[in-house]
Amino acid sequence: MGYSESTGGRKAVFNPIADDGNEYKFCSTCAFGSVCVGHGVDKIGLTELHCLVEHAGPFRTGDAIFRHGDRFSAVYAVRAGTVKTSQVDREGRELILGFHLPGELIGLNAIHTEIYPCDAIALETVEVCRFSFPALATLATRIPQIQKELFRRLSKDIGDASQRIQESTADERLAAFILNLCARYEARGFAANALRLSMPRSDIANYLGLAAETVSRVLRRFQDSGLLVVEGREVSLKNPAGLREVARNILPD
Amino acid sequence: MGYSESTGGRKAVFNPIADDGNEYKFCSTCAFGSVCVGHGVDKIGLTELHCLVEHAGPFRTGDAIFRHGDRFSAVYAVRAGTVKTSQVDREGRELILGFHLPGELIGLNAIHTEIYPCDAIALETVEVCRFSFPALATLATRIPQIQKELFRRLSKDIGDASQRIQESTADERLAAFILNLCARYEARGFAANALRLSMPRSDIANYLGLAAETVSRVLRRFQDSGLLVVEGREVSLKNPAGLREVARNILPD
DNA sequence: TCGCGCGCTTGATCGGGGTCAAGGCGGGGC
DNA sequence: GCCCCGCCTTGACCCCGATCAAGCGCGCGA
Repeated sequence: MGYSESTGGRKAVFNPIADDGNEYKFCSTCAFGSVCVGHGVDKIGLTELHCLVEHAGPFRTGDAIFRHGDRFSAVYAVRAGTVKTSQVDREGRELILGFHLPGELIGLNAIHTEIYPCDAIALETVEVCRFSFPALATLATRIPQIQKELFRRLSKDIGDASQRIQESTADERLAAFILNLCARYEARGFAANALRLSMPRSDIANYLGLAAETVSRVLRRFQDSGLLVVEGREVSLKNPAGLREVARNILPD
Repeated sequence: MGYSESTGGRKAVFNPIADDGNEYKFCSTCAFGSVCVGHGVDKIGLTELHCLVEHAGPFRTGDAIFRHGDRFSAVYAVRAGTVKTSQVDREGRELILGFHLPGELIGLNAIHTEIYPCDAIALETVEVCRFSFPALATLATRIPQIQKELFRRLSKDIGDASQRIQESTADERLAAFILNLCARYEARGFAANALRLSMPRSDIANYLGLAAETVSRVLRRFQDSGLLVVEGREVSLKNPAGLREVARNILPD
């Protein structure tokens, strides 16, 4: 069980994951990992959910999946590739809000204003599932698990967003960033302790509130102290525990 | 119409607010401002919503409404006073996540883990409404407006959280913080251009990622340049446009 | 093949704001 | 009244990381 799929040049293996006793599985059709469990499709209305889905793509590097100011009409699940979401302030500077890996949902926070609050840009070749939102919301009122999953994802995003504020030093921020990316890849069946930084250094810097030069320097320092090895955009962790120690300023437990 | 109520020493006047053509009103029973509209109670099930509510308090300064690690069982709406939410990292340092004014909802982000991820502490005498959460979620599946309002509030929190990251200089952060607080007070019927900082400088500093000394210095600089007047914890804006100019690094429109 | 440009790295300098330290101010308890 | 303690302010110093600048390597189009 578990099948593999090519994802932006990497091999992704989506295995069933057991963590709380249930048999979870990444659903390649709807990308609703923890809703689309092995409980049987009809029980939680996945047939209906799957009917809502349109597959879209591929988007090429730099293409927009949606743009700030577009009327909110759908949420998207990333199926392959990496997407960044960003805003442009009135001086024209870009502010990156997040990077989104396969299996993650984007656009959900637009419910707030009915307008997408940011751009979603492909960082490499990207495929997505599109969920028409009014239909998804209606489905959520009928299927509590889907409502709960939407709540859960929204509240998780809050945690992620507020977590970013606290890392103070450049080392802490970058260590936390790498560990976070790594954990998200791993949760989706990618090899542990190795990851691809699909975004340029300048995007990482922007996201972390640092200068690109600092990102470069810190990565070099991490490599010199044996924490990891950098080869262009590929990173392999040599001492994850040490890295975790550097990033220790993170959330309790 | 519009009634007044004493709120931690200030007079709050809750007037009906008309902004999108509907007659909105702050509902003093359920605190669900934009759900509890003048559309008539039965239409959106507010009788049921009101049945879920327990009033609680008063909490005294320093009291906890809930604590990190408590099992998630309810969300709370602040009715009077100011609440801060914070986490404690493993080195024992406090990290403040937000300040919550009357009419705002806290605890909703606990859905994510079923455990409150933070402490909620009264900064002055505080009263709250308590909504048993399983019941509220069930109600949300039956009443789409309530589901939508919960989505809306969650996604708004994301916006607020990610907004905090971007202000870079101390001046920008503090200006944005003051304008934000002021707008939230004003939206609830308090006098415009005046606000009370119910939290100590050290809490503001913590929240903004600054030192308390810096908060002090920047406030003084703002006062010296005629932007506002500080008297202890009371602040009155003298030049809101100028302050907005200082904080211009905020979201597009 | 060469040249160009972009992304990345490394070095040198500078400034915003943290930290340490020393008062002021005000309120509550006795 | 007094003192005490917590909050706030102001000053002096210094460090982290931004900025400026230069050079490197690689991919791509002509």
